[in-house]
Amino acid sequence: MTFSEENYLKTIYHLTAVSDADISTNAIAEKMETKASSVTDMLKKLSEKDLVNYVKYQGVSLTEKGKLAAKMIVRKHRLWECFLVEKLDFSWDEVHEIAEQLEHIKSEKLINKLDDFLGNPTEDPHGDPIPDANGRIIKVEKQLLSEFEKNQMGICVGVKDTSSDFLKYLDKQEIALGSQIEIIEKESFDSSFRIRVGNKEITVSNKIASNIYIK
Amino acid sequence: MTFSEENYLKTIYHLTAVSDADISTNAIAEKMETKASSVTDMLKKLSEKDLVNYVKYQGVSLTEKGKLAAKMIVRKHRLWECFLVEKLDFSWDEVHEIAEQLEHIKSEKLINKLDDFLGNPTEDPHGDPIPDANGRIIKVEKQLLSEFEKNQMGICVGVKDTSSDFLKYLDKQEIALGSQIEIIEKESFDSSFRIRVGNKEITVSNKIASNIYIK
DNA sequence: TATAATTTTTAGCTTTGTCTAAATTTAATT
DNA sequence: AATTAAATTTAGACAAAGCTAAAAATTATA
Ligand SMILES: [Mn+2]
Ligand SMILES: [Mn+2]
Ligand SMILES: [Mn+2]
Ligand SMILES: [Mn+2]
Repeated sequence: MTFSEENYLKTIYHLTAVSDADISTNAIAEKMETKASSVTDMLKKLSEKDLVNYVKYQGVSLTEKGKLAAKMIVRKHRLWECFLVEKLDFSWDEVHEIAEQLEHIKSEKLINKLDDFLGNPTEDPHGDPIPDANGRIIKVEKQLLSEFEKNQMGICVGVKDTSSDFLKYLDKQEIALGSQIEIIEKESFDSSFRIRVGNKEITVSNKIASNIYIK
Repeated sequence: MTFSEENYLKTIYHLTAVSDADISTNAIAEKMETKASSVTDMLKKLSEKDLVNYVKYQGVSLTEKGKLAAKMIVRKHRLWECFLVEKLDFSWDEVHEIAEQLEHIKSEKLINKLDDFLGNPTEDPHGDPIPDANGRIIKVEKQLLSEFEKNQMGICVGVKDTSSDFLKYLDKQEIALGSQIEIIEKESFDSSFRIRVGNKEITVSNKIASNIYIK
């Protein structure tokens, strides 16, 4: 499997996680910052290899084979992110780009040894679950901070937006995985939140609150 | 720089280490298991980018820029090999193939952090020197076992042939980096050697002896 | 339901890196 | 020096993955 094929599978996998229905050509093109015509070409190829169910004009979904392949790429991506943060001391906003490269390294033995070396983590530095060697995922139920009400409390267990900009913002506000967050006030006018993180009180917009997972 | 360009530079670098003179198109083709015509095409491109000095029909050499680029790839290759052996417990005959992939990961920060994580090793699992971040190499003088005479002694510090087959043979004979080797007898008829490794006496052919470095 | 807008696919072109076969240059031998 | 052999380059083709522009299908709207 080429890097490109792997990237398409991964994108379809991620899009499936949110929408459930068949994925459109345009949705893939947008996410991958490529053109719809390029996507069509690739979908034909992936379909030929039985990695996706593709019907002209009707969108695409992963076959079981394609789904497992996608999970293995996600597994590698997230394990490498753990390695970078826990062993090499990278911060969580620096690792995604490098993991985008490392996820394409081909060696089952390598990834399984890496998994052991890291102590078989179940989540990556952004709180996303790591599929095991068989593709199994332990799902942790988590809610967005934006869905919380006044006086509720929880622990930050993940982020929805994993962009470097957003993660750096969280660093600045001293919000990290494990941080305890308490909703002090919810402003009805703009749905912003007044929250306590540790011993500090800060105000975050609804957009921010919609990208932090709490449990 | 593409993977392919990097592989060509690396190959020219390695061929230069043994021959000194300009490298021929065919020599590159043979080492890379590709065709001479493909090599010619690539040499033109690398020349265009000032990575090699190339004169039609006259062979090729690395420019300073090309040499540094090649060294950085070798640095990555050998550091990853260290990682695989020392941290992930791979044996020295398994790591080359995986390092061939990992050497193309692009991130200076990553490789320098990896270097630190490993304790800034100066040699890889096969006894080959690791260039530092500036491309500097600490050369250790070493001789081939085949050049030794009766009653001489030394420590195994490297191997010339790093093929999996040869390394497995050495494992079987319990010869590893650091092993003390003593020449008991040199057979003049076939230039084979009777040697002592640890407390065992074994006979090795001249071909074997010509691939083990001693100091 | 007919028309317009949007989405998707097709057709044709480009770049990268490879190949084979033919032409050219260099090296080796009479 | 002329001829043969070997090495190297050129010419032309191909597959992968991308693009633009045009055609076709689907969906939305009047
Ligand atoms: Mn990531
Ligand atoms: Mn992540
Ligand atoms: Mn190697
Ligand atoms: Mn090595």
